[in-house]
Amino acid sequence: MPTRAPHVPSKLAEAAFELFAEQGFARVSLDAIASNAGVTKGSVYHHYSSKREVVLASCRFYYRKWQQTTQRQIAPLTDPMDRLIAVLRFSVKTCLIDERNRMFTAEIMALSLLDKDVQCGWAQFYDSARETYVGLVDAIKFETQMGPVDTRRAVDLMLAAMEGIKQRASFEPEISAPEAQERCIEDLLGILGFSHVASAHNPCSLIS
Amino acid sequence: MPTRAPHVPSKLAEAAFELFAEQGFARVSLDAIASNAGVTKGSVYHHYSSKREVVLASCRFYYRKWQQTTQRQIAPLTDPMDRLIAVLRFSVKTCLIDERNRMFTAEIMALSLLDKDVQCGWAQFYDSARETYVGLVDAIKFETQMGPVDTRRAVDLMLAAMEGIKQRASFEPEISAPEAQERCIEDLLGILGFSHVASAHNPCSLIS
DNA sequence: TTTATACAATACTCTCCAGTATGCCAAAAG
DNA sequence: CTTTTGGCATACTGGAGAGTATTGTATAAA
Repeated sequence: MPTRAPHVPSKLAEAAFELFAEQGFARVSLDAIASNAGVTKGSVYHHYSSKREVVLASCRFYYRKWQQTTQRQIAPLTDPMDRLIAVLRFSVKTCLIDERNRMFTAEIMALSLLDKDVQCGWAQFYDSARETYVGLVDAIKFETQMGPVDTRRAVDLMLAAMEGIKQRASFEPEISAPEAQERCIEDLLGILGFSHVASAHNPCSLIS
Repeated sequence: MPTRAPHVPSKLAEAAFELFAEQGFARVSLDAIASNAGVTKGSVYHHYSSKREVVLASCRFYYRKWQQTTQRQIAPLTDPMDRLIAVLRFSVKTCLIDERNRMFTAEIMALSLLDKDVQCGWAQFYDSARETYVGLVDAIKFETQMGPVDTRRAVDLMLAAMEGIKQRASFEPEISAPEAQERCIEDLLGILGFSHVASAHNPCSLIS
């Protein structure tokens, strides 16, 4: 059983992700992916049976990378609120700055309406992300006795807003400015029921 | 100047929208669009110079339709809060139920990262939608002296959450249930600073 | 009636790309 | 050392679809 090159499949998945995140699924050929991974199409079909399988592999690569990076943000921190804010800050920054990330998720959203496996993969990913946030918020609630009544519902709404903010960043680049990033974090904390830790200026606060 | 058929271009735009909203831009051929409009590809190229132009026309068709339908929701109502809730209810319902709407907007999002004209068109559409909501919220503020401090910011956040909810509906169909729709409306009203008009159970309310 | 023109259909080209068939080579098994 | 086998490259096929060239036809103007 000869094994020369180290893990061609994962190299292909990464190369595919990079290209997909720049041009979308339809515009990238398997030749381009193979070339970007330093191989040819022949070996792509040794590891994956179709382009669709390559797409699914690139999704799994993206999900794994996201989870790893997120865990790395949390790891060094112990205070629950610090941990939540660190993850939020990192997520918002990614949403607003990283155009490749926006492209890739937008493509997944479009494709998931036609492909049940893509849809299922994203659903699992979303689920794990939600549980991460629920854990962070519940930790704060336990410590401070403050927070949203229904944690899961608040997290869902916050994540929805974050996805929407990501979309807006695509066509209103001005919201990628650093101040705008902090405002986003305030807004998201507000949705989670932590408007007190953010600035006093908050769209949720009433006039009178 | 012979003018036989009534408005072939707009018929093409609508036919294109219908197919794009089912299969996405890339999977629909001009032959299919022409056939769906009752003509052939030859006349498509009489009215549009390329497939890209057809895509842009289908976007304009979608934007116009949305604005017309939204105005029709507001027209018969006079009370500001009723008007806001009517638009919200209609928008949420569309987001959660209408899979074609989700598909089309998802495709626009993906394409707008590669095509500046598509991006610009969506930006204008978003802008007009935002101004509609700002007008509705400001009317309520004027009448009741209650509402968000920064209307525009609150509306932006609310619209972001709505886009995110639309996305979630794609892979979590259970949130399309009628009760879930009402919860969504509550949540969005909460973001706009009108949590008092919604139910007392609200993820924004604090425990203590 | 004739001519010009806008509009539409048919038939074609040309390119791109997913998928396949085959051959080569290196390492492990015997 | 030979044979087998897994990993990868080269070369090819077939189909789909964007765009074009040509022809036909109905209407408006002259």
